[in-house]
Formats: sequence, structure tokens, C-alpha cells
Amino acid sequence: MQAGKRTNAAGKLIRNKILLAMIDAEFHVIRPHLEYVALPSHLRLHEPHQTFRFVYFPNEGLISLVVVMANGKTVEAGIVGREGVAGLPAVAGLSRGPLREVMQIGGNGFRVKIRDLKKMLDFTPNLQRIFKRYTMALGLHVAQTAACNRLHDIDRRLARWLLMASDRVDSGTLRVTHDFLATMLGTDRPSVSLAAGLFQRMNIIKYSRGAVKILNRGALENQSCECYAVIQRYALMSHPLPDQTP
Amino acid sequence: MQAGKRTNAAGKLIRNKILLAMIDAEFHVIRPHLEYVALPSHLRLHEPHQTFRFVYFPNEGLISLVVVMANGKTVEAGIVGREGVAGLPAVAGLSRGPLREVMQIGGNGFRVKIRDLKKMLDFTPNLQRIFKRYTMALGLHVAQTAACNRLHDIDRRLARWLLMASDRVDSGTLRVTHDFLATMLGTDRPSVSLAAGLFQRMNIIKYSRGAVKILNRGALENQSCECYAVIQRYALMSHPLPDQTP
DNA sequence: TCAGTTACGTAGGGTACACTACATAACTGA
DNA sequence: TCAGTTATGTAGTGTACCCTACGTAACTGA
Repeated sequence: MQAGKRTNAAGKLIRNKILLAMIDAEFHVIRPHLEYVALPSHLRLHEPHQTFRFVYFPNEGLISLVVVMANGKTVEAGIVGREGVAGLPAVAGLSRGPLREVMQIGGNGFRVKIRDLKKMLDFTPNLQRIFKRYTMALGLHVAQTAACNRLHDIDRRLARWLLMASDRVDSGTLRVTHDFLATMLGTDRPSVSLAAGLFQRMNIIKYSRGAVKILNRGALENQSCECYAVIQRYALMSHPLPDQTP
Repeated sequence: MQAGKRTNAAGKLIRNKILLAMIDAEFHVIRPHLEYVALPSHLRLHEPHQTFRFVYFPNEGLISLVVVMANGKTVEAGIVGREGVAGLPAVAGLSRGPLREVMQIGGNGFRVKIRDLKKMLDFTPNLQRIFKRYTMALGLHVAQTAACNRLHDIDRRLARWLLMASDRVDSGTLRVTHDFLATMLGTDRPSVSLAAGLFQRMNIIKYSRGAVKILNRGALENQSCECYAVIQRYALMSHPLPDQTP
């Protein structure tokens, strides 16, 4: 069982790394509560200042943590793939949060009611430790992003974002538009088109109507700022537990 | 005792709100490990990518969490006063972090060796809950700061910073230079001087050689962006436990 | 008292980028 | 097939702010 594949009660295969990193004894506690849900692109899992209702464990796809200002401007503070979980403030006991959590790239995943999760947390100390480490690592990720958004120009931030997103969806092709990228990078769409057009002319990426393909990853890493490596480094620190899948 | 003032073993009065929020039974566990230390301005409590050695509970003063880029540019990701604690990644089990933790405004406080703290955490579940909530609240604070640094101009960010700092040191006078403010706001010193000069001509603040005095708090709040209110709101959520001091 | 240091004032050029506007090309559905 | 919608190309203007440079004023210590 330790070495076998995991599924929820309905037999849906689990790919989310947090669920896979749980120890068997505790996984059996959460398993009955794992509801398989489609997470299509642009779906908003949580709106700012609303009460959390679910915690989401994505199997695939990408969740953006976005700050929305009163004037409508937005910028991404963090990013969550199948290595993570969305709805963390609720786990820590904060009923609301200032972030929009939105599917940037679609996929599927599992959700658990906050109430159910809270009831089980006292009996799953190992999961608590996983949450603790992941929360901290995400916080450091957000901090580095904060600095990057202030200090680095659009070209480098775009390169960083593409690399990070690519890592989290395990794919060299990303289904995103310039418009959505602008929302993430805290800039406007023409600025993204300029930066993306530059990379395309350099044969680093290739894109068309909502799909970006990375052609030369090494070159993209050269274009990116140091923030990619920093975030990568501390993201890895959050997964000390062995992946129990074969 | 519940209603009395708290001190460390050497009799030093405790003003840090996390230590004051602990329940008696757990405070007795940590008390012998609380080492009273001076925290003078500009003291670096932790350097990026170094191993954490202590957790700090400031009594007064202000700790800045600063991201330092390879090119030497810096920007503040978060801020900690006597309501909080520095060195959180170590508490969560991450031995290092990308942030510089530096005293922005001097004071005194208590420190605990990471090793000692880790040993006691299993026996202090209530403190664990406090850390969990505070970590999350600080993460949300950092996220909002990230967005603010990207989307709002220097005037508003300066106003926000002065208000936040003033709240955390319980004082209308802040001992900071334009130079240090530039480091925090991720800009250069002349830009800070221009913004500060504007506020001074408006009789909102008054400053001279490293001391800024807030003359008209309401006006400063009007100059600030919404981020001040947002951060304020979620910072308050992190302190659900009654303050046990009279 | 005076040199050295630190903090702030200010100015001018350069640039990234925000904003607006409009054009084109591709997909979509009736 | 064609209108409507969506995604991207591109241009031109304005501006915040970065960068550098240099000046002045206040504090500090010998």
C-alpha cells in the first residue's frame, strides 16, 4: 500500500504531491473526504475577503494567488501546482484572506470541506507538519516574488514566470494568453506582447492564441532573473518527505 | 499570575505580544530559555541563505524582512514589531531562508536558541497554534506588500510604511533616514526625499536627520493606498487570543 | 575650532513602461 | 460563409522614476 498508487473513495487517481506525501495512517483519515472536482481554466476557487469553504489539492493545472487592488489592477503573489494546496489561511485558522485564488491553467483535483479538515487535523500531526513547512515555503516564495515584481523588468519576470509555471505543470507548453500573463505580472497586455515577441524572435519560445511553447529552456533561464533559482531552491526544501509513489 | 506582568528568568519585563499571549502552563516552559538582548538599529538578526540560530521576540523596535538581490538592490517584504517574532522559517523546520532580518528601529527583546525551541514545541501545542496563525498572517501581509510594491507609487507606499511602522512601535516618531526608507521601499534615496519633502510641505510629517514625526495621521492615511487597511485587517486576525496582561 | 562624516536638497538626462488607440489575424458559431 | 469574438501586433505619447552628480546643512570628535 505504501508503494501502491493512491485513489480517493471514488477511485480517482491522486497525483497531488501533498496527498501522496502523507503517511498511510493519516491518508486513510482524509481519504473519505476527498471530492474529485474539475478545475477548468479561469475558475475562481476563492475571492478576496470571502470566507473559505474548501481546501484544494490540484492533480494538474496551476493556481494563481492574485492580489486585486481597488482600481482593478492585479498582480500575482504566488503560484500553486500539484506540489501544493490552495486555501491555506483556512488551515491556519484564518477564515478569510486578501487573495484571489484562480485557476490559471485548467486541470482536475480534490477538495475537502474546511470543516471536515479542521476536525481531522488534531489526529493528523504529520499532515500538520507538512502544512507548516509548505506554508512557510510558500511565504518565502511570495516574499521573493514581491521583490522581483519591484526590482526586475518585464522581460526577466516573464522568463521567470514561464519557467516556474512549466515546472509546476510538468510541461513545456502552457495554455495562457498575453492578457492573463499581464494580470499575473502586474503589467498591461501590450508590455507582455513586446516581451513575448522578443523571446519569440530569439527562438526561445513560440506562441499562438493562448498557447506558449518553450523551445529553449536554457536560454529562457539565462533571460530570467535570479529569483527563479531562489524560489526553486526554497520550494524544494518544503518537500523533505519521500514521495511514496513508485 | 494570569493577570500579573511577565518577566524572563533574569527579571526583564516582557512586552512582546506573542510571549504575553501564551498560556501560563506553556510560558513556564519557554521562560528559562528567554535571553534578554539589546537589538540596536541596523543589527542584522539573520542573513540570506544562512542557517538560523535564534528566534527573536522584540520588546520594542522594528524588524524588517528584506530581500537582497544580486545587484545589491533591496526591498522590504514584511515588517515585525512587538506583535510578532523573527526567525519563523526555523520554527517551521526550514533551516535557512532568502530574507535578511534587520533591525530597522532599535530596541530590546528576547531570543531563544532554535534547538531549544524545537525541543519544546511538542509540549506547547498552544504556542504552535499561535505560530501557525502568525505565520499565515505574515504571509498575507507579505503578499499584499508584494502587490503594493508593484502597483502603487512611492508617495503612497511611503505613507503606508510610516503608518505601519508607527503602529508597530506605538509611537508617532520614527528614527529612520531617507536612505533606509529607500532600502525598504525598493527605490533610491532621492525619490524618498522628494516624497517625504512633499508630505512635509503639506504639514503631514516633519523630519530631520533620521527622525520622522507624524503630525497629521489622518492626512497620512488619506495619502496611503488601501494596502495599509488591508494589512491592518489581516494582522488583527492573527491575534485572536486575549492579551493576558492587565 | 575645524575637518570629517552623515543626512538631506535638488537638478537634469535617460528610460522603462503605462495608457490609449487602432489594426490584423485566427477562431467560433449561426 | 460571414459576422462576432478573441488574441495579438504595433505605434505614439506621457510620465514616474531611476541614475548620477553635486551642493548644503547638521552633527561628531579630536
